[in-house]
Amino acid sequence: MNFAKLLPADVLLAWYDRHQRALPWRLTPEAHAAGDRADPYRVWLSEIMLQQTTVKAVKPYFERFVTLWPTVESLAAAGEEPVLREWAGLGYYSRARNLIACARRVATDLGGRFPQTSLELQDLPGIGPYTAAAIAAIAFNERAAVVDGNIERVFSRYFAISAPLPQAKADIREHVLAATPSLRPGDFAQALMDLGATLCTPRSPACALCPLEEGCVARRGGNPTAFPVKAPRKVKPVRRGAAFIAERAGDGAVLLVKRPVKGLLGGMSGVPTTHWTARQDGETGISAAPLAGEWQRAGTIGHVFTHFELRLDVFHAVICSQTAASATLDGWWSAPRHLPEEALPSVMKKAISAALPQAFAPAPQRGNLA
DNA sequence: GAGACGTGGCT
DNA sequence: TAGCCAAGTCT
Repeated sequence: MNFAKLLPADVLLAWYDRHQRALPWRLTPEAHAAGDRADPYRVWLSEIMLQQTTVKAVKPYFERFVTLWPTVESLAAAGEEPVLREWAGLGYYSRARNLIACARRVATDLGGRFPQTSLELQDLPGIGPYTAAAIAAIAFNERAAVVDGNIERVFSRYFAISAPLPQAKADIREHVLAATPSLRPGDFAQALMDLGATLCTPRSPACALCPLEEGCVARRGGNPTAFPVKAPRKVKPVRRGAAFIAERAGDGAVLLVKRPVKGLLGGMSGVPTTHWTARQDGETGISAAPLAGEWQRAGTIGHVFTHFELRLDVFHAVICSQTAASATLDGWWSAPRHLPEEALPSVMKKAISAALPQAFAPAPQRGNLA
């Protein structure tokens, strides 16, 4: 493809040298100047965590992971459970399972070294076109076309691309490849992402501060927020279900089960629930309770997933230790002080909290509460 | 290609 | 507030 115009990498890189964000997975400018190279493990880990996830949400998780598992070998040697527990709350849990699979493949099959090309990286579990290009560019200096949501937005505005996403992806990718410099491809990608995150934002872009303002076609046209054009999104269906908080008499332990590896919240822990279906009737679902007991309604929680909205009726029962001990269970009883450490997705914590408000209450502060 | 797949923050 | 949105991947 032949482009009459390129997005100017030199201008963007000059801006990046002044305004880049300091991020835990990023080399400091001083370290970079001293000749340090980015650690492929940290680049990979951060890129997996950042898939569809905000920088703010990722930061504490990233810090915790690199503290617990500073190398790909240490992560590969970790059990699945501790990794899922640490991932709990970050969402998109298949990422955590792929993370483990990828670490083990790198540690065992590849001698602990990540492949250095985007082509090979993309063969690893959890690494798609974006992540492969990002790792190759940032860690291995490959002139790879890195295209994420930020970069799609920046380019669709800069060139006023009127075709809607995702159809425009191929066109955008060509523009990105053409503009990517051989010298600092990783910095170029990160500069675009910083620009998209801080100036060329979805809602109210700060065009007056943008280093690319001069050549930006959308800016010239006066309506940068008209780009990127996207297909209208579909309405979220509502599903309903019931969740059962079984509390063991005596110690207050809660019955947990491990969810099937495939599907929603796959491989994570949770309380027993009915299936989540589209049924709208007032049926309680108590008949699906995992144990005999005096089940009481503890409320209804709402939770919004990417593709549906859930309304979950929460039931609570105190189970006498006799029943708790004798019943056939495929789960386990988790004592109150262990509950916060379980691999519980947010929706499960929300359900448990509806019945047991103190379950995940923040640790009491020292000193007096006003 | 389109749908499944989480969560929390921001406007 | 109710959407909209975030450094996507897998099937």
